[in-house]
Amino acid sequence: MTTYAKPSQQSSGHNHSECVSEALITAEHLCFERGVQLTPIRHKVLELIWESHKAVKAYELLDRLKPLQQAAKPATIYRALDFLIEQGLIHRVESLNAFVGCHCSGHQHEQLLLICKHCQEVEERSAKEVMLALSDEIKQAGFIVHSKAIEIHGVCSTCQKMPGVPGDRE
Amino acid sequence: MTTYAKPSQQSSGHNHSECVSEALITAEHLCFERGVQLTPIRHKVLELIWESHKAVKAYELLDRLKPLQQAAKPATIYRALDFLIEQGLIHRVESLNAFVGCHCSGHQHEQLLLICKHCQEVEERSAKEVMLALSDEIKQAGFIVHSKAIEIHGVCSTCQKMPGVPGDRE
DNA sequence: AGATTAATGTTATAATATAACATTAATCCG
DNA sequence: CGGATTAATGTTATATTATAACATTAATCT
Ligand SMILES: [Zn+2]
Ligand SMILES: [Zn+2]
Ligand SMILES: [Zn+2]
Ligand SMILES: [Zn+2]
Repeated sequence: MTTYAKPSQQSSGHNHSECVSEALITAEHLCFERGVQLTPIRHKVLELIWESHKAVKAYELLDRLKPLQQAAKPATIYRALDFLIEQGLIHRVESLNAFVGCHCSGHQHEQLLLICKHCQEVEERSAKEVMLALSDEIKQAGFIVHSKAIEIHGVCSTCQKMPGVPGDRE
Repeated sequence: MTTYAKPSQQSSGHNHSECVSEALITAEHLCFERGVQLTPIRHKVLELIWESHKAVKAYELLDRLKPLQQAAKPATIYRALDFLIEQGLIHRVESLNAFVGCHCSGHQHEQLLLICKHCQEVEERSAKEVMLALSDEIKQAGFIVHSKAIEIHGVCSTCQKMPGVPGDRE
């Protein structure tokens, strides 16, 4: 039995289908305004990433795309991912070699990712104070920033409440 | 003493051979105190990582280790790396799939890495203010931390001064 | 010495990612 | 419109990064 068909809808108790359709509509909008093409493949990949709030792997996406796109190959996925990242529609989670939908779908914004090792969900936070302190630190170092990755691994508040899921390392 | 490769000694103008021998002595000390074995292979891999302040790839290390360790295979390197990371003697740079020597060689400390795309050198900073703000943000999110990765890509102050190396994206 | 654990050797393969070139589709411009 | 140009996708091959599984050797313990 395929288990990835219906990913957990638990995500902090919100209505995820609304959450997804919002993300897709926003993406369509942004791409239109920017005069870039959210082609069917790119759109589908974005939709697949948004199936849950978990970080998803490139080859997992490939497996899911294949039934819908006969010709799908690694390059198909990686090109779509490149595009989506460029447009700020998804984030690459460096510490997982995986990808996650971006909530604040604009261009090139700061990001703090809270990654749960229990449920694999990724929460994105703007973390203004952190970013401020960070800018300061970087300025002090005389460094010119191109991109930032702030990735925190641990156990999310939801999973902490579940029985048999201690917050400490196993 | 082996001295092939001759990696760039530029690193912020410091005496890097002293820098390395210090790191190695500290490592030997720590391992002894902890009752863990800094075996010849592990020691050599650590030394190879410390050849420069650049992040170095696993298979690059493998290539450099082979002449000295006939039997070296991927597993040889990855096991040594696992050990060194566990002991807090090196950091894994998630966004590069690479490894870099740790200055503040203790156990499991916070880290902010400034990664230069021009010279590939990685500067580690304790960034107290950032870490404080970060702890706060994480607490607010009700998240339990296991590990943090803060990786900033850009151009270091040294490279900014060099001709033909603009700070902006190429 | 014999048992136990830790480290390394060895072979194979999994998982992630890109290069290079061919083909098709979209857009531009006269 | 029709040819030129650019953008997107198809296709094949391969590079890069990482782990699994089991055998052997070395270190440590009693
Ligand atoms: Zn949602
Ligand atoms: Zn969770
Ligand atoms: Zn140095
Ligand atoms: Zn530099």
